[in-house]
Amino acid sequence: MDGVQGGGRGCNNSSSASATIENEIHKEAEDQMDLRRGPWTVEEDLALMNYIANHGEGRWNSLARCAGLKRTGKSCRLRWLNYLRPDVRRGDITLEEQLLILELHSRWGNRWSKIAQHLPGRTDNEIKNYWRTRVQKHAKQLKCDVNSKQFKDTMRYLWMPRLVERIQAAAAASTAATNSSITTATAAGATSHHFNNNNNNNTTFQSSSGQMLLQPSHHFGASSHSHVTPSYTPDNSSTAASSDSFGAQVSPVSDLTDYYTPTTTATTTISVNNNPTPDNYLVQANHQVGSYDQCFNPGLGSEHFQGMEQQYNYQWGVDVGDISDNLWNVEDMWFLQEQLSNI
DNA sequence: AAAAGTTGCAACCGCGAGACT
DNA sequence: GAGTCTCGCGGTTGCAACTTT
Repeated sequence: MDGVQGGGRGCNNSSSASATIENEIHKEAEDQMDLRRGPWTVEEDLALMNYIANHGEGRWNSLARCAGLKRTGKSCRLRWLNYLRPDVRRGDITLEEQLLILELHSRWGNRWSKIAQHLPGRTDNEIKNYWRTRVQKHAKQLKCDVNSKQFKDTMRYLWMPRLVERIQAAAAASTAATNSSITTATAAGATSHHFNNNNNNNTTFQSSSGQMLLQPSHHFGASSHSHVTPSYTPDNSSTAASSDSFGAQVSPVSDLTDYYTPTTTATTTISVNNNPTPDNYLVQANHQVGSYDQCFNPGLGSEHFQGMEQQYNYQWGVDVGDISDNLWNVEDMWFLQEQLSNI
């Protein structure tokens, strides 16, 4: 998966030249074979899925031919990995995922596939798109380069701590609301606290008229014509404050419009199931959720964040609380820490 | 209501690495 | 060892959907 490691790109000019010639030859061949490009149709998706179900994936060029698809192997692979694969997650990037993306990007930069490895079900393409559309947008709003120290500091000392706070707040609210039922379920050993609520066999769509529709997990039927529409119906609401595209609930506290108040004693105890099964994403019993300081910057105090925020409000003339997305929904802090501890 | 502008994301492209012949 | 094939990565583009004017 990690094919390009360490300065691989651009270090071999001779092979680069031959690769370019090869690609052009390949392209001509593609044109002669009348290969299709552009959006996939339902029929193509079905053909690809059926073929892979029967023969497995890999050898994409021959797979494309054998499946009767007038597509390049590359195109088939991409379609499968980014869209048709059963374990692909769809829907909004959760708070925990956002935090993880920010943290991992600060470590590894644009190593999207490597970052994606730590976000189960998310594709490198999706993470890349998230970064470009959301994070880079924020950098633009702050009128600074996404790679600048100012922006990186803003992320690390303002947005990420705030994300942690919101995760804590949501976890606390969720715990309070469901404490009794969780206790019952824990006794039965049956509470599966999934961080993903979009990956069920049946997925709820919201039609343009607001009608809720049940769809199989693989996205067909969202459109009556043969052209495949995007995998989910975008939420009509521009604020998207109440639900994501699959009807998953988005916390009303997810908007970072509240003014940041440093948390010095924010330690939330989540009392839920402790299931050793790795497949189940269960919040660990009595898991202590610390502040962002404790997670990533044990040496920094909350006064540091406060100073940072004041500095940026002054320097950029922007309330950092207003520049964040309002599309975030809320899951478990445990997921994040679990992921980071495995890295 | 319509035109113009913006956004989000699926898909494509070029390239490099490794496997295979 | 050289040539070819396949895979996978990161960057970019095209366009539908959405928002603003």
